[in-house]
Amino acid sequence: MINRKRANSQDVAALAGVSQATVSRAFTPGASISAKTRQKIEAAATKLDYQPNIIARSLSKRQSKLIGLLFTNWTHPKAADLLKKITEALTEYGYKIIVQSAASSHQTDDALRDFLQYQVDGVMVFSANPSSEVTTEYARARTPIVLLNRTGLALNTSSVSIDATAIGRHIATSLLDQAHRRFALISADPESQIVIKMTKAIASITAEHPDAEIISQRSGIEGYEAGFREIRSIWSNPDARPDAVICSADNTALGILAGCKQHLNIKVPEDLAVIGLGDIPPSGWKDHNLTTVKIPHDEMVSKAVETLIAGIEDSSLEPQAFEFQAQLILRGTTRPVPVSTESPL
Amino acid sequence: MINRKRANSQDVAALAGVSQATVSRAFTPGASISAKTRQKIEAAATKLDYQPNIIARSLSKRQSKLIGLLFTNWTHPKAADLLKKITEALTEYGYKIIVQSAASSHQTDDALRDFLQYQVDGVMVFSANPSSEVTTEYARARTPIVLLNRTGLALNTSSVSIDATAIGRHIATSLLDQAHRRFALISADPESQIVIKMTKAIASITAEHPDAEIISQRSGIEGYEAGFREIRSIWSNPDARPDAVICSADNTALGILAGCKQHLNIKVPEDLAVIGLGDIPPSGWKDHNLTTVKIPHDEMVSKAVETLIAGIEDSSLEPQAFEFQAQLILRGTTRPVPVSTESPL
DNA sequence: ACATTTTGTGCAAGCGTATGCAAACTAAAC
DNA sequence: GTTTAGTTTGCATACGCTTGCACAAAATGT
Repeated sequence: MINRKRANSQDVAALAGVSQATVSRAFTPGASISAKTRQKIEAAATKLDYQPNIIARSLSKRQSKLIGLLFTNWTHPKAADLLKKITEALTEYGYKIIVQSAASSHQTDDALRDFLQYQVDGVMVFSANPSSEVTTEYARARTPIVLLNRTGLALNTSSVSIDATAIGRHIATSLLDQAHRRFALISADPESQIVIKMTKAIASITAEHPDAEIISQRSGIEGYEAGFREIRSIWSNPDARPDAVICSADNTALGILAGCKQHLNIKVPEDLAVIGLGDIPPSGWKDHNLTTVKIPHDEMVSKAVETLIAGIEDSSLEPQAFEFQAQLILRGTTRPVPVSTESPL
Repeated sequence: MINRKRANSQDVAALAGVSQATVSRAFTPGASISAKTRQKIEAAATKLDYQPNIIARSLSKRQSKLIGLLFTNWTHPKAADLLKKITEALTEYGYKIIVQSAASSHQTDDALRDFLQYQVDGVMVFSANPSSEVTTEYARARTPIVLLNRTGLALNTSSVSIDATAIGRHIATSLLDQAHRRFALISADPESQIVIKMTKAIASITAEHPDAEIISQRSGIEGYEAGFREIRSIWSNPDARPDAVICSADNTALGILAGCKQHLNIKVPEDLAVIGLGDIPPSGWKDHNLTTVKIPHDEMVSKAVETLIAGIEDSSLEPQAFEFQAQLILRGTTRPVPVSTESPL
């Protein structure tokens, strides 16, 4: 018990009466070793509380079995779920995850370089865009990067996101079907490719429709409280009131809903439709019943992980961009769909 | 660009015309090196895109600058916040975090052993109790463990949690002050020390009070939906209806609230008081306005991190247990406090 | 019994860095 | 110009493991 130093393979070898190399083989899955000596070694190992030093193994094998996970958007309602899913999926494949948090894009790059120092076998980035300098460094090091929740812009990186154009068109046509015409768009980050694409898609639909239009567009609105405040400001100009608000997040939409009820006396969905994005649990709760968009996060994570692993195992693989279909969930905050046997799309 | 192999300190040394050792010193903060050669080396390093290999450094220095973070309770409403805070705080101290997820206690132990293989300098565990075998292994390896959100039971581990007894007493007396007498207790995990302690504290208060009692106690209830369903069952027996429900989580309390409104027509707080735990954002939203308990997560994380770092830097330090005071936030789901100039405590 | 193939094991050279020690150099003191 | 003290640098070894190669042992065939 006063035994300070951790036992290493030499100690085990000495105790088991074999060479150090043999001990190593005993702990290497498909290595050539007889059952008898393996047993001897295992006995010695448990007696000494020996566990292979993975740091040393990594150095020797030139692969760390470490994946860097860079997380920026911690306020994302599914942040914890995503992390869990990512962690568990990668663990399945025998990798460990080393996480970092980054706020600015500058930090993003630094964090990614840190990962490289730790000899990660691959990196997954959630909701951020690395600079092209860093991605080329990664390409040179033959270390794959997968971007989750970003569309495929960056060089040398794979990406997994939703098909923002499709869902944008879908939302717009659905609203038009329900006789909404004047759309307000509320988003958190105006730079987000997903927001940009959705906006474009919605605009392209309204352009085709004579009396429909996007009457206002606001960004930097994030969270319940912000939504609660914002709807007041939106409603303050009687000449430019929308009859539908499309939010880039459910939280915000729920805040808007509360604002409508609380101090504006706006009837939803009669006077105003509200659409969120993300389908967080409270949106489904009876007292909110928010129409929103369900994002197939689980499938996206699985795909991102698969892509990353594939890239690690075959370094000649070209980066790929994947887009998943999101699903519009019609609930109580948009006018009921006209009854019909066919769905519009 | 076709340059495959990552440059190492030898390559840099060759290019800069110095020895490998000198390159190493150039990248070691307070090492003895002249400004001139440092510059030469830095030039060579940037030319070769050299970054020190931290895996090799770890092996050589016998410390990995890695902290293991074991996460179990991903559904905790603050899970993402906690992770972020932990990650950032440890990064401040120059450590990187390697995360694992564990469901069962068996997995907990395995994960902790994995951490040991990765030569982590310390481990933080959120909402789980490692077995004493593992904690003694850690003690032997002189690797500190800090338990977050658990009270100090386990051997050889520090812990940081809330003072469950105090907040339990506080809730009970507050309810009594507001003329509530028949308490129902709802919890997710009946094994949780925090739940157990709170229950005991509440019981000790009701015991002192002639007409107060805990009339029911249910566990395994987790989340909004579960609360929504559970209140129905609680209310079904007219002889044993509580006039206050104390929940181990805000989510559940909000579900109960919705259940009261929706299909039971129970008036809150007149007929029934509802108290949550955790003070998640929706609890503060106007349409819920839940009385709950605010837990000082930020302070707790800071303390946990400090304790861990301290334990790493001074391995002779004895494990310590810390308890933080939680704060009862009286909102609309408990009867208004009788007006008085003094607060009861 | 011997030749031949098939394991099983040991030897030794890495993997990329840190660091104690001694040598070499520089600057200061006489 | 010599001695002395102080800085820099290089040499060599260590960290704990993997793995190609060669050799020994066992298994198979004749």
